[in-house]
Amino acid sequence: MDPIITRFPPSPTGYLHVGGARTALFNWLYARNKGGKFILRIEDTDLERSTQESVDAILQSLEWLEIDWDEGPFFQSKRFDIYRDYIRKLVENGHAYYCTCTPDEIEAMRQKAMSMGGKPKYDGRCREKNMKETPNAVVRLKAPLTGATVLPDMVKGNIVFQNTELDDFIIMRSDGTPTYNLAVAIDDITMGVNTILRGDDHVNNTPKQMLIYKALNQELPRYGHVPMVLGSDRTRLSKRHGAMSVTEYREMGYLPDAVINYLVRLGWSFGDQEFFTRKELIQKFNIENIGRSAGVFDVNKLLSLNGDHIQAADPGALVPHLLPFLEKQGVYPAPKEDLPAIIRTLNQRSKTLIEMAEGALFYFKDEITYDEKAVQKFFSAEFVEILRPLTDRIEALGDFSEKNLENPFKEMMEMTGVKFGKIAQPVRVALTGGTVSPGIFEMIAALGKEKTVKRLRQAEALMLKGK
RNA sequence: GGUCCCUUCGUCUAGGGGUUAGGACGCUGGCCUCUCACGCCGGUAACACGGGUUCGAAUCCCGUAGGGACCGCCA
Repeated sequence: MDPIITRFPPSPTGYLHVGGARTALFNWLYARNKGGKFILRIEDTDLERSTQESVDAILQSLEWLEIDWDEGPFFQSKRFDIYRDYIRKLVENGHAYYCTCTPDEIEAMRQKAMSMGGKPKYDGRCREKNMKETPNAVVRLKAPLTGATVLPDMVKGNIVFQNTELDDFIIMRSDGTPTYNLAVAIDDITMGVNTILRGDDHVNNTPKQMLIYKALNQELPRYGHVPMVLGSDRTRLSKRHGAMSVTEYREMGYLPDAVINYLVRLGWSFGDQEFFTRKELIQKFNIENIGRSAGVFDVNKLLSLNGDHIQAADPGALVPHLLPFLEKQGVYPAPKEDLPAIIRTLNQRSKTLIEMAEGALFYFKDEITYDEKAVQKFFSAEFVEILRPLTDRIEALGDFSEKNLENPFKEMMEMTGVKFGKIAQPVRVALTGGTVSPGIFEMIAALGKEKTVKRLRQAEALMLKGK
């Protein structure tokens, strides 16, 4: 078989939402899995609603998700000449015709048909008039009046449409621009696209596009219509269901790998496996395992998966992802800071990068802010008897490794008979200002001797002062 | 309303004639423990309904109900 060529054709009328991202992902994964090509095409034939900002937003989102394209982005608005050629061809070979009916007349037609219990269709009154091109005329495709169009769908199986359900739909508007169905078909034909994975909201459009292929005597692409992503109330995903745009998930501290893992797994499965690396996704993705029913977007599961990806990621690789969130908190780590070491203390306890950044703040702050209650509870003058010698021992340590840091604590426990917990908690408050943090030893190792000793001494002073 | 699609725990799903109907998220009991987490062990909870076919149906067929998508000179 010829190399697989897929595409993603967003229309730039807004940001990239998660449903669109999933469609892009399916096409991209399939192309990558098959060693084929993935094309990006911007469907901006609606000059009114298309904006450059949307184009930029969509491109940025795809780049963030690390979905790369082999060709494009192509813009339909720059291809009007091509469409016009094909439209002319269709008129010449008798598969399309000019129609001068006005929108008002069409509307009246629909009303009448509806009131008589029929379908709101164009009645074909210009169909056999053989009109020449005139200003303000539209072009309609001459759809077959009988028979059926069968869509052999890779996901849903054969879907049969009676041709009597179809009408002579418009392929060129009165202003000379092509309509969606025409532009899509012509683009896919001229770009060699042979595999189309898209939302099943397009199912009813497909016979129209197939008719265009047929009128042009072109080989059909293979279609696969994937079920929709729904909101928690099982209706089409929309703003009231919460965050929809890919960008929002980036800002909320999600990892692109987690987002693609979640999105693909919503509607596709590979046995019981839930966690997939990007590489695995490419290796394992197939069309057979795409589900048939619509899925509800569940942020909770995404969140859980994000935690899994944070945990599984190499700490060094996480640094560039984390940095923006630290900066948002006003922290600009010095080059000498060992970020991977710090991340290692936090990746087991962070579901998002925001959480991780918040959890990391204490490492960088020059002035630690103490939690009032924690100080009340754990800082006492008596504790200085333990804290001072402990600090001395920590300061004297040559090997500041996690393992070696256990020794000063052990010694203090042996000397005083005080349980570990009673020592660790005040130290934790002294070092972080609060009662929640990574494990004592890993935290101290990541903090470094200088900051550790400084903070312990400062706490000591506070304890002596009577808080 | 018409056309098309869909229906396994609350959610995502595995399974597809004989299973104690499996996993994950959530919720929950416990263990681990220096806090919070992680981790581990356990629990909760599903084949929409009705008819067939069959020795046997969640699985195949037909209905019903429910849900969704689309019916533009939007994409």
